[in-house]
Amino acid sequence: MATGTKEQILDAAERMFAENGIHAVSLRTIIAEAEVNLAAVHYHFGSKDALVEAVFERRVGPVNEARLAWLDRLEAEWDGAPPVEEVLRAFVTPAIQLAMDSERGRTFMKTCGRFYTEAGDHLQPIFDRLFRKIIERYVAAFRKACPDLQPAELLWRFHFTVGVMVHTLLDSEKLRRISCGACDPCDVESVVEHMVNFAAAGMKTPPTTLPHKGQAAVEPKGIEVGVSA
Amino acid sequence: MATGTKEQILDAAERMFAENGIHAVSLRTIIAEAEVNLAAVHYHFGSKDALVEAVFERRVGPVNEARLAWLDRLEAEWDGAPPVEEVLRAFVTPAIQLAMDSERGRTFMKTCGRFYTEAGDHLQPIFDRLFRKIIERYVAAFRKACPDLQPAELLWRFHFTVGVMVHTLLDSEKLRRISCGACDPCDVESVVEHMVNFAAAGMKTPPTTLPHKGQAAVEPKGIEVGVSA
DNA sequence: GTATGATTAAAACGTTCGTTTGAATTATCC
DNA sequence: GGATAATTCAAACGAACGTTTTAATCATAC
Repeated sequence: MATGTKEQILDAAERMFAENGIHAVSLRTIIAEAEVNLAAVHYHFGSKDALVEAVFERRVGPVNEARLAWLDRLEAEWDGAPPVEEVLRAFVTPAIQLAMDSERGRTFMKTCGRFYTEAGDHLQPIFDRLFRKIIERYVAAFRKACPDLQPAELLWRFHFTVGVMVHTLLDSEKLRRISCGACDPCDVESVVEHMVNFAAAGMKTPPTTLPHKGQAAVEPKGIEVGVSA
Repeated sequence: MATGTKEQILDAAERMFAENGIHAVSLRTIIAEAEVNLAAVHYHFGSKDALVEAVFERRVGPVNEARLAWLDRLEAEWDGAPPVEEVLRAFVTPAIQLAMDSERGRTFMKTCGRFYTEAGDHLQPIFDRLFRKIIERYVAAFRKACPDLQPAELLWRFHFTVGVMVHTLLDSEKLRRISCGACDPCDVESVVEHMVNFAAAGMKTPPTTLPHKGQAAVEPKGIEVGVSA
């Protein structure tokens, strides 16, 4: 590995970001890990922000392309409406695979989680640009797979599914510790199947009923807008 | 609001942490927001790390106490083995309630998510100390509610449930944007019921079957080729 | 009113940050 | 082999960081 300076910097940054978060890692820490000169960062990337963006885009691009290609295959195979389990598998597997495949992928996925939570100001547009198509395509696929679900509830469940995945990518080492090794977050197939099983059940469960308790139950603020369609 | 300097600092820090992350916020930003003197931070808290810890503990304590008290009530009511929906409701409601109740609670929950993801080095012990009892009690309750589930699979599903909750607490504004307002993350009861419904279905779904244990159902390199499953 | 302790204010501490500079080094092509 | 570009290097830049210090202010009891 580490054929060129640029890749050395990317690798080191990815590693350090995963361990300590983005804002907590300085360029000097990175160049020490990469064993390159400080100015090389600005020579190759221009700024720290640009480096952060480059670290992110290097890996998330292929993952999302794999997701889209997989969904294409599914829709061809299932005549445009694959079942929810298949859609879920297509959605989570590329990320989990990259996350667990190698040490490098594992550390990157933690970095990816950092982006997702630390991205406040300038990272948000990048994030949106890279994920908009994924969201559009997969929400549409879930809609076809769960036609009886109202749009708002489907979005909630998609949101929950993303939460399951992000949390698994970001923090499964904690699970290994809690389970004393019984749960192996590096067993890709096992993780995927557990996730798909869990999320598919959540996706397919009957619509949520809001109990009208004594308190103000359902305030229809905003719900009407998107649901009527 | 803002009766004393100490509370002003805590409030401002909570607000800024939620918006920008912990490491990204400087004390000078906080004291500017709080409209107090820089030295007041060290006078009242001793250091930035101590301030971070104080911000965290001020709110997470009551939430976890409410969780435990709720679970106590449930176990008394259901003869020691409340159903999974009730356990889930007890687990998520205090946090969601705090998160959505007020603007202050909402920002804090984002801060809480920051802690959860940014906590790398010195915050981890604090986090463990505050959450160990919660984990023990609730895992035990879930075990009783889902007696047919193998321990490892139950922990996976608990892990997924935490993911659903954390992601909802941390990032539901994104859902509101995606849904064009159809999903209102501030409607506590609605959020809770959607979450409980989703997670309960995942908890109660039949055990996960691993299709071909030992041989790869998902081809190792198969991001491009992984259709054969 | 004055003394005492608690709190706030302003200024500076040394350190580290991201960035820039200009020379030294290495690779590339004629 | 020398000219030219690409890359690396050591050093320094100004700014911002967390922290400390010292004096000023405030409240309260005598």
